[in-house]
Amino acid sequence: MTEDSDWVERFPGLSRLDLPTKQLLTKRSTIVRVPKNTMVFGPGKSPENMLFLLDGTVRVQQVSETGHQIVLYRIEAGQSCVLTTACLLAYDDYSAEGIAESVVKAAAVPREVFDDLVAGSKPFRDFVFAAFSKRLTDLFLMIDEVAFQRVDVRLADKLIKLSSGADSVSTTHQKLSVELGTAREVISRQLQEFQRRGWIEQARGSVTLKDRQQLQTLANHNA
Amino acid sequence: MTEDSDWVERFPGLSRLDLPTKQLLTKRSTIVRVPKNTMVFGPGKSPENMLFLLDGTVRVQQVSETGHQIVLYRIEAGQSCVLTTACLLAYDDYSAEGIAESVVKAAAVPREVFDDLVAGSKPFRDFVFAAFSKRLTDLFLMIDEVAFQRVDVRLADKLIKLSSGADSVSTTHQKLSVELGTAREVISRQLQEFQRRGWIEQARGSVTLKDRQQLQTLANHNA
DNA sequence: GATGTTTGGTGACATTGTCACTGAACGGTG
DNA sequence: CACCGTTCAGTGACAATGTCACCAAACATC
Repeated sequence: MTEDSDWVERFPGLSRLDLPTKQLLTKRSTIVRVPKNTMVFGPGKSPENMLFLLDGTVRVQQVSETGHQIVLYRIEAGQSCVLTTACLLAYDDYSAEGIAESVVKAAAVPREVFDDLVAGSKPFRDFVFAAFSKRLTDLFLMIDEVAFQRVDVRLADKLIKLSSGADSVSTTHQKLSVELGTAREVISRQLQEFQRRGWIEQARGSVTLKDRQQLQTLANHNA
Repeated sequence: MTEDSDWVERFPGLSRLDLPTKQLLTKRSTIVRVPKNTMVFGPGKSPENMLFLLDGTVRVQQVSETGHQIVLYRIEAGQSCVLTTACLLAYDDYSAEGIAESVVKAAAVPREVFDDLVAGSKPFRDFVFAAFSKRLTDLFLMIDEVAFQRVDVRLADKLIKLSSGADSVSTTHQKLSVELGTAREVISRQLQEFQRRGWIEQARGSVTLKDRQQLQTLANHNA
């Protein structure tokens, strides 16, 4: 692990900044550590600062008025909470919350500093707008998936993504149902079918991928 | 209709700008008119300019790889295409398109001018970020609806919204199905049920609202 | 009137969501 | 270890929605 003081260099989108801007960011930010399963932001918890994630991931999910839950997206290391933060600050009738999925290390930048940077640095503007754009297009894709994609296809895709190349995924049927915005029973049935086909093995609280190729083929069934 | 040259004043979010900024916007923008049913932006059609809508509405919808369609949102007079534009410029694998639903009059602002404004004017930054935030929260709500809300509730809501207070809505079952991202047959069945209850009357290409109160009650069924 | 297109209706069936349960697996505790 | 409460998963019946293959009426055009 490198020094935290040069965190700006580790952001692909921020490396283009000119030196004074980098120094401003470094000087005016503080490194914070957030324990696992902490709510980073959420109803009644508007953060004072914009976070730039150095380590760990933040899961952004929504609790519907009907009590249902769905995972909207994740903020990974190298990305910032800016848009989510800004968004939630502006409209307090939101229902989304951000939860640290692991220990999270982040650089906290005060809002005034953020505003100054947007005003003063074109590369920083580009970074912010690129992040916004990516988030919007991702949400477009997500709407498309939720509305039109079959559950088995989405589940296969999610299993592969969550595995990150590992052999097994530590999760429950309940958690998987929240990932896809469906019901636990649906996940149970689909996983049974996958198991029947020999694509996975199940244990309490974990799914082992036995045939990643077949899962991938199903996940690619876009048409 | 007032003079087009003072369009900035007619934007609630832009009225706070200082005089030089307003003058810059006015001077460096051109008023454009777009015929009904024109594609304002879309695959292979990245606009050169940021549009600020003075009149009319732009419908933003998505064509899925499966051939399904869904309306994402509308840009009304007083709002700007900025985010959609920026978003689609950045990621060309998008599938969203913007279509003028009526004759649209808009102020076109070149990208460089837009960037200068963001850099130089705090009120303008606030306008832009507020627009982004609103869009994101709206998309969050939409995901929630698509994933968890019943079709009858969503249809009742959509009929009321599309009516804009008028007695009837000129649309087809097919178009309504795209609004909700469902199938035409589903719309046909739901409308039949509404008609059976005396809430609406149907004619080819139009739906007449007979009992707005009942529809509203159903639409409010959030839990 | 003949023809083609758009719009809407219908039945059969597949998929997904909901509800009310059941029991197994796990983590305590005495 | 036995006991107990909690979490996790399985099941069947049924409702809601999506898909498919049609059909028929309304409309536009010639």
